[in-house]
Amino acid sequence: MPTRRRRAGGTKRAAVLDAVVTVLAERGFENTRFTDVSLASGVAISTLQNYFGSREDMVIEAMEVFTEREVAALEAMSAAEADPWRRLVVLVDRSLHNSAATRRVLVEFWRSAMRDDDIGAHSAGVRTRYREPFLAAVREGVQRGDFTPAYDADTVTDLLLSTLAGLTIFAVQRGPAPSPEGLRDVLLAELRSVLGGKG
Amino acid sequence: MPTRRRRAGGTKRAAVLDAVVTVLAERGFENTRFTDVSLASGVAISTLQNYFGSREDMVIEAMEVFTEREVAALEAMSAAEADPWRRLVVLVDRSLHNSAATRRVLVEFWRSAMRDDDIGAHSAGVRTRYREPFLAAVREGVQRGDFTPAYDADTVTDLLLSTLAGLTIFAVQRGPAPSPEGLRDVLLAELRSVLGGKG
Amino acid sequence: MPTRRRRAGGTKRAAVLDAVVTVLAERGFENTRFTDVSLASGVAISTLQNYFGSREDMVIEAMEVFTEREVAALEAMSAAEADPWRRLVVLVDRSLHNSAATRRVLVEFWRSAMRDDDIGAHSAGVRTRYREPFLAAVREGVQRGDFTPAYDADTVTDLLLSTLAGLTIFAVQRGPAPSPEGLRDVLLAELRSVLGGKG
Amino acid sequence: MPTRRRRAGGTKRAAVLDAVVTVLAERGFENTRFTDVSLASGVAISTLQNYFGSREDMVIEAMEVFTEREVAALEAMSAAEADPWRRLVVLVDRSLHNSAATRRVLVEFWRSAMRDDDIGAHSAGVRTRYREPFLAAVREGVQRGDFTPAYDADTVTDLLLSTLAGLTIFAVQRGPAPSPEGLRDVLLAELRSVLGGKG
DNA sequence: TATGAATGAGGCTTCATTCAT
DNA sequence: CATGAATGAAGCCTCATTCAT
Repeated sequence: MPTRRRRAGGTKRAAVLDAVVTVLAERGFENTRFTDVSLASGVAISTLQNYFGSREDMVIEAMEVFTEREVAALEAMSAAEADPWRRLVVLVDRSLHNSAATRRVLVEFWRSAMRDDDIGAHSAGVRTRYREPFLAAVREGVQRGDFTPAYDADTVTDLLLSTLAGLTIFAVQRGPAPSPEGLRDVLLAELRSVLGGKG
Repeated sequence: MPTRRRRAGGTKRAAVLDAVVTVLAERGFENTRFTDVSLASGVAISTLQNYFGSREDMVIEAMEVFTEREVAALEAMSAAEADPWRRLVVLVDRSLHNSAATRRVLVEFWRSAMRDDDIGAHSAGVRTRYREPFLAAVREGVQRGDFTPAYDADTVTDLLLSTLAGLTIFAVQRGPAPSPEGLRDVLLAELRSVLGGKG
Repeated sequence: MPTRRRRAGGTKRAAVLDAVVTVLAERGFENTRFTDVSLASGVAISTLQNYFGSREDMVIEAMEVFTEREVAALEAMSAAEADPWRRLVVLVDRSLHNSAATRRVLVEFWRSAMRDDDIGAHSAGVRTRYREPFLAAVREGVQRGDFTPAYDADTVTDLLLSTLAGLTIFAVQRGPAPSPEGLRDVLLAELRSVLGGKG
Repeated sequence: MPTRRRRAGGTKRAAVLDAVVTVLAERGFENTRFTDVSLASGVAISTLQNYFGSREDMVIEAMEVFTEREVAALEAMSAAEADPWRRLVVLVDRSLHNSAATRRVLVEFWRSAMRDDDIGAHSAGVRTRYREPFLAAVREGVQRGDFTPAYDADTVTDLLLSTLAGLTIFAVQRGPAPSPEGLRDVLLAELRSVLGGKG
């Protein structure tokens, strides 16, 4: 019995994974059924099983692909801006303007990583790499003398990422809740203040 | 058609709800089965159905009871400290030192409120009341002249709560992640700096 | 274990049985639950069980009481009219003008008598007694010389009762169906013709 | 939400529907369980669910198929006899000689059509089409001059069908009851008399 | 007698999964 | 590779029922 068959399926595989992500955003981890993905992708259920082996593996792989893509996008974005502070602003803005679907998938991801071993393991790596561009920007700014934070770069980065995660959580709530975009100014001001240096 | 039967059952009801919360923390919303709660509480499955009507209603009610209790505790705690700044510190510390189970339930709660209509509606009220003690402390400090924030009280409060929520998210992740307690100092320092005033 | 406890319950028993009949007309044999009768009668479920022992016994007793009442009414009506032909007309008219609820219960009764042993046994007696007034009228008319049927009284009576039963069946159908009242004239004319004699 | 999935399943579907009818005749609408049909047909319960969606839909479809078949047989039989009167006799005889199982299903059908919306709607159509061959024979006989009834063709037909339905009801009762076959002569004589004309 | 609490039995239903084509 | 047919596992849920008061 193949533990996880990852390489079945041809070109449609990527498209199917997108469909899984869509369903995942809508219905959540446990409620993403083969039927839903079959409907969303136009691919027969048995074919999905050929691709992914089991339902869980399918959803998990979709989460992994999704988060990998997010990380890659962040890295690309990071590489495009030389100035540390402006780079941080760009990275923060990307997070603040995530689509509703993206936010929902992120919440699913955090919540599933708390329970599932596989996702949890993958999540640790993703977290590290997601954190990296932020951390690098802070460090670079310090090195350059742009920032003179009272706390070390790791701490500052963690605090920033926590706030961004919390804003994501609130953004998906129903009813009145602080919008990430609405808190942009104060968030950046505070960040700048924590980083110290010329502002 | 029984919409939602909330008041069936006798003295064991409260104890059962605690058991539900325990299972919920362990297994999550969708995986909290009647069997689990029956085992955890020593009450027959049919009794659970008699109490709550359906599995979902059972879990939802447990979430509601849990969050109500959290809010009530926060309010009590808030009433016990007169000084606005020290009150904020106490409130923040409470959040930072939540038990693992509490954090897991909170994550479940945020995630379920994003999907379920009933939980979502309840969640809106809870959010407002949970926010209230923080907001009141900020406002009171401003009124007293202790705080002179550059941003209005709502904004500052939302930012603080976002960070706390994000820290909760990270605290339940597997693998290396920033610990809420570890970020206490920088968080408080930053909060103090945003609030301005004598520090 | 008491096979069937028939004599529990006080004055409310009769009222409860009426409620059972009402529910029976609405929901049918298998779907007449304790809950329904409890709601319809304002009596607790456990009380119903005290009265009747089991659900089935409750419904069966209600059917028996109902059919007994029907037979008794028929007999009373029969006794009130001396002339055989006019008596037949009265009896036929009673059947043709049954209420919708009565018709539904009758259909339930016929259908249940086809399946359930107890109801079946009771039904045989009811059928005989229900038939009696019709049969007696026919026989009396023959004796008097009012009727000169080509077929014996039993046969004529059975044919008449079959037609009345069939009309009842159609009367409870949804959509277009012959109404018993609408067929009164032809039915009586035909009956008269079968009976022969002065008309 | 799958409203009613009618066309799932392969070649065994028709055979399964026959099994459902058999169980239905034995146990009745509400007591026709998946288990029974599974046993009677040799098909797994989940397969039944795959075919029909739900228990009720399964039984309803079986009823529909059964009644359609009855109607079709009647129509075929009607087409095979040119003479109106002989055609009526053939049609009546068919009804009078129905098998016990057929009669039981018919009673179930009439009774269910009284309660269930879907069956009720279907039943209306069936009733019309079942009536059609009888009605046509009467009309044709009138046109030809074979019949000279004092009542219009619809009325006469309805009366005849009522009697046949009533006989079916009585035929399935336990204990002494008029047998349809035993009433054949008087029924036909009466019918002939109502139709008038050369006899 | 009348009732509410608690429970067991039995059926339906959803889903993932296996298998043959 | 892709699919549809058939199936097994596992949970929910409705009910009648038992028991203590």
